[in-house]
Amino acid sequence: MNIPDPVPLYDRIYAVIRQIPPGKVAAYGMIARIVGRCTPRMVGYALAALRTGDKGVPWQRVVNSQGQLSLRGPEQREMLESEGVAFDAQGRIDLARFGWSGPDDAWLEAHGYDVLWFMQGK
DNA sequence: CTTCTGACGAAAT
DNA sequence: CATTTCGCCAGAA
Repeated sequence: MNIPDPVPLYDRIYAVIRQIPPGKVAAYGMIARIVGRCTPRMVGYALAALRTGDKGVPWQRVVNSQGQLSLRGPEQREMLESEGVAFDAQGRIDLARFGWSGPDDAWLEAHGYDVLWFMQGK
């Protein structure tokens, strides 16, 4: 189970990204897993379709699975550093330290997710 | 209606 | 470590 269809996929993706707290980052694949019926690629598409500042989506907190930034690199890095996220010598983020662990139970419940289902991974 | 084109990721080779 | 393959949304032309 996950969010039912009246809500467009992109909006569901944005809703999840808005849950990432300042100072944390999440990988595309993780967003996709939380959203459900979604692939990492779709998350990239959704963000590409976004304009800076649109819908209050903190796009800078979405990085690839290796903790690296993509296209808007410099600007994104600056925004993250001002939130307290650190980069190593190779420009990567230590996901063990700054990786987001997912939305809290209250949010999942409020959006119609089965928390147990989410914890189990699928 | 069709075609094109993007902020990705995991597994196989 | 480098490449390839597939997954299959949404807006513009």
